[in-house]
Amino acid sequence: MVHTMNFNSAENKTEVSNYQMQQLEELVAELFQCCQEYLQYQSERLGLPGSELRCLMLFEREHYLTPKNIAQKLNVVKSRVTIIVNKLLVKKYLQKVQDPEDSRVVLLSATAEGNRKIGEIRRFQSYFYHQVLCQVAPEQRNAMMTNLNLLKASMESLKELMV
Amino acid sequence: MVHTMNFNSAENKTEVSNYQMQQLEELVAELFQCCQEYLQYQSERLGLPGSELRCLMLFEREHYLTPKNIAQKLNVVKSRVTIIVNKLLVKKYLQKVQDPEDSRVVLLSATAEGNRKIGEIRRFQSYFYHQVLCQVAPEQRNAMMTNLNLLKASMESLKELMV
DNA sequence: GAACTATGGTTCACACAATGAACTTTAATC
DNA sequence: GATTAAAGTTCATTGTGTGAACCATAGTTC
Repeated sequence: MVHTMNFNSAENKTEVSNYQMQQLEELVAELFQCCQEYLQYQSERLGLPGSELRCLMLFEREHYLTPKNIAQKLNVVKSRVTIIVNKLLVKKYLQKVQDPEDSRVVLLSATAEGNRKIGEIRRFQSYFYHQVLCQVAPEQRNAMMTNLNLLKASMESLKELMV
Repeated sequence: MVHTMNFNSAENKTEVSNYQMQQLEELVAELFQCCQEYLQYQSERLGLPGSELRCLMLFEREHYLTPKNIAQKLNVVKSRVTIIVNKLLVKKYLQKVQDPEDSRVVLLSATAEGNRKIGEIRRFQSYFYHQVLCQVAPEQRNAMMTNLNLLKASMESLKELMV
């Protein structure tokens, strides 16, 4: 029996210290803020809005994608994908190909310009995460990743409560 | 001499493993996604858009705030604050008071309804972070926080490169 | 094979987040 | 008293996202 988040009852008073809770809340908020600022900087530097950038980067791995595929991977509705893809078509980073199998579907692929841009974005992102790791002592890196994973798993397990 | 992020040159090939870099990139992206989903759930459950929620919560600590104060704390421009505050005024969570010292400034404070809402939000957030900590073994919690802090510090130190 | 149903995409209207320039009112300064 | 500075508001614009209505085309059923 799955019960949704019932935050109003004050049950479940286990041995979690209030201090730690507040600490965690602050830390996550600050980390989130860092990510946001990084993403904004990335968009400015690369001259591409976040959604278009994310969409284009899907073509780093896959050669052909349909709007439906993209919607699933980006976790947005189809109509949003139409908009994003149209912008990328105008910018000549993507091109349309008709699917010979089914004339309803639109196949999309990166142009040469698009692939050049993908490379540019890849280098930007790699550089950033490289720099992040450089700030951390080599012997601490593994521990950091492990603990990050722990938090991720913990937060993801709560998704079931968020109905 | 501060130099901006120069991600196109492939210098600085220190001993950072590509595997770790990719791992970190993925982890941060997933963690960021978790936060976003949590925030969206929070807004839906509490029936208040994110910006209004964040704005209202500033009054948990402070009794009076001016639009200028709020803009600084929320890290947005003044005109954005006007919009957010107007919505909160209509919803009767905030009220305007004229500053007797300087008739240009608008003092804002939470109404009784506003304070009730603040309490509701507080309970929601505390419950969430409580649950997160509950997923982690007590003896691992401190290590997790320490490493989270490490990542945060590392990312924040890169803000200087982001000009 | 005509009629219905399902699927892939697009269009449109809307809500929310955020910026920047122009403007109003009031305070401070010279 | 005239100029400058500060606090807020208004307006136009960009970007992110949803959901409903709609248009094709592909499958399915009688």
